[in-house]
Amino acid sequence: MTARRSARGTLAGDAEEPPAAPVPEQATRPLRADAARNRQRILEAAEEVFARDGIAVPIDTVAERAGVGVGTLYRHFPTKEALFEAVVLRRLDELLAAVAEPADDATASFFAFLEQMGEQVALKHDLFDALAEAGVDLEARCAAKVGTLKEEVRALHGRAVAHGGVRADITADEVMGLVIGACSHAQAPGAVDDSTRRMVRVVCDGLRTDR
Amino acid sequence: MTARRSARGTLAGDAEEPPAAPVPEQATRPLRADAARNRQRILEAAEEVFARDGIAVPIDTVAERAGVGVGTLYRHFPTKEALFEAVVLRRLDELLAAVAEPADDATASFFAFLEQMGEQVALKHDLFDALAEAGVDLEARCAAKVGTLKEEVRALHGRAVAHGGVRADITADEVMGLVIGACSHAQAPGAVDDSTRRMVRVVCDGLRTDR
DNA sequence: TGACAAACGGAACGCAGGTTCCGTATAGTG
DNA sequence: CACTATACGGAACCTGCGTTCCGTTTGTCA
Repeated sequence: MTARRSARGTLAGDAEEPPAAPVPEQATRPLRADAARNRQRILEAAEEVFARDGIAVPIDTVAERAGVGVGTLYRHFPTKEALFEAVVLRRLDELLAAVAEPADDATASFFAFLEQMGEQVALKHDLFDALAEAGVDLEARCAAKVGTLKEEVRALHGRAVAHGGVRADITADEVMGLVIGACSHAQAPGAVDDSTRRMVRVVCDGLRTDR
Repeated sequence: MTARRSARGTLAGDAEEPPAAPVPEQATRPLRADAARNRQRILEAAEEVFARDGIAVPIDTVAERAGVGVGTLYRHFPTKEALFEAVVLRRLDELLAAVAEPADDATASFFAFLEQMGEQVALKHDLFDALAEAGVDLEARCAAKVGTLKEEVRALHGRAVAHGGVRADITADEVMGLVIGACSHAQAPGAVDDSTRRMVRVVCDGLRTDR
């Protein structure tokens, strides 16, 4: 069940890898073996469960899925939001990586990214929640990263407009809102359904100047 | 702010038989004057409050706004959902009326309706919730009316496609989903913001064959 | 292997929100 | 004006869920 996650190879089970730990912490002593294992399991379970049900899912579901008690979960993540953040930050990083992917021209880059974003948002309900700000106020670090993403989209959009392929009478925020909105009804598990894909395509077509 | 997607009616109690009391109001004895007045106040308050906050708003908020106690509210409406239904059914009727409004041709009718729908959905968060099925299972009568609406949109869309102004490679459900999705981020109180209107316009443009 | 800090699990707590209960108030009537 | 069915208000109750607490288990190290 934890399959699709490994596609990125980004973390797997080694030491701390988030670029720069949250706080400039002084000499974190290494986790005990069982603790490290559980932490990993919790993260994997959270990724699955949050993707399927969004942030609304009860924390117990994550704990159960991970095969640990809630107490253990809270030992590793001080709040539900902290766990959510841990999951979503990674998702946002993946999206940000997609921004940089090369394409034929500015317009193509723009639409390629939007499609990618649609896929991810449709597939990961937590990402939807984070971007739609449906959950309460997301943690500062999350908000910051969302801000970065918005900035990138703004740039991407700006370039595509300059290139002449995309209408200018709309903001980058609105573009994101449209794509996210089109994914509102997406089913989470498994692959992205055709319906959602079609809806994103309509949005993209609405953004084109040519066509 | 508002929970939107995660909105979840709390239906406590059991999962008993649907009494299916299709009791067509038979000679209900007239309400006492104060009761009638309160019922009216509750409905008005609910319309306001649900429009602003969607179904996620606590029932106490409605009661307070109406200037009655919760007990009174429950005397008039057996559950929160029942009250919600009472409000939304009226909204749905208004939308259905808009379907019939005359326009130049099938294509124009279609887009005029979508715009109208966008306005209403953006303005009334309860309508959004009902159409996005964010709250759990909406009452049967609500679901039925939503079904009728979908049917009408299907017809409208079919005619517009036949008329040649609208692309055919999308279903009426998806069209509705797109408009609703575009309104996801709308602020409730006051008038529809330009941003939302722009987003709906992009969706409509994406649906056009010409342009 | 024994000792102990670290980690575990899950019962218990607190709060929020829907729903019920019941003592009190009042409209309507004779 | 008295009487009663109707209606009222809001405290109390119940459930779901996030979080905390604490007695028990276990990894690690000497």
